[in-house]
Amino acid sequence: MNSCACNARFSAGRAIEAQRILSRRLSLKWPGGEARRALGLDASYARVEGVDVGVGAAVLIDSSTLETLGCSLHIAPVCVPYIPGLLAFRELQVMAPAASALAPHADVILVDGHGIAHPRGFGIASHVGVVLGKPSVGVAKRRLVGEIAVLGGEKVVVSRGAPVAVVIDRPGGPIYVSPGHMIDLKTAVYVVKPLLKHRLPEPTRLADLLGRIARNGLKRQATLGKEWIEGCVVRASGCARSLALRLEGLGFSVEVW
DNA sequence: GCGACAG
DNA sequence: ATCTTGTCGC
Repeated sequence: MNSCACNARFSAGRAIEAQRILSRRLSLKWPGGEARRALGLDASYARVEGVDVGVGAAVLIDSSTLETLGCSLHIAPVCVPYIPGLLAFRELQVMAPAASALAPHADVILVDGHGIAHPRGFGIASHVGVVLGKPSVGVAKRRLVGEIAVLGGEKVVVSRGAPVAVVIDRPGGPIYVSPGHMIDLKTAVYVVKPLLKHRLPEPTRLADLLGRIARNGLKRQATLGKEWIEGCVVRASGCARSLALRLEGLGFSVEVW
């Protein structure tokens, strides 16, 4: 049974068309300067009283010290299904609101999923980059398109005759790094490497952790109060200087600085 | 028609 | 992504 809180139903055809249109705004040119602050984005889900609830999480990290500078959560019902190639339409429902407040302070955005290593060259990382007007990088744990090849001693993913992602072997498994928006493959790898402490880069890893902790709280019917949110953030990254909470329709989001 | 298929 | 028991290893 597919319980959905929306009125309109999702159209894969229109979504694909939207990707084709949005992809015309794609740029693979790095604006220049250093990537001092990186924002990591991730989404997790839970079934609450029959409805799919999405938890979007964002964590802003200082690239040189790996210190957490800020966090944000957005929780809301999600009715868009997951379809390979159309991931962004599901995750962006909660990811974009969670990212909005912190994105202006980030030099680059890291997203859980692919960038141009996608059937239409427009994965979720590219989508996020174009929508937020920021440089973005996709960091995925599994391959979606293309074949593995070795170029100059470097393991890459080749799709449509071009290298679209670099494969970095990590303890626990490989990660696929691909340009999202306003960045090239080489720079994307250059930006991600200093952030690697565990299998996934810190921004994305902590966003995943933060979102998972919040989701577990939802499942326990926890009180969605200030202390609860603060607990999530403290447990995920150890940071909680100040906190702002605002209600948005059925869902809500919080920001911690 | 058959296999592949981010999270 | 999420569900889900026991099990292997530090």
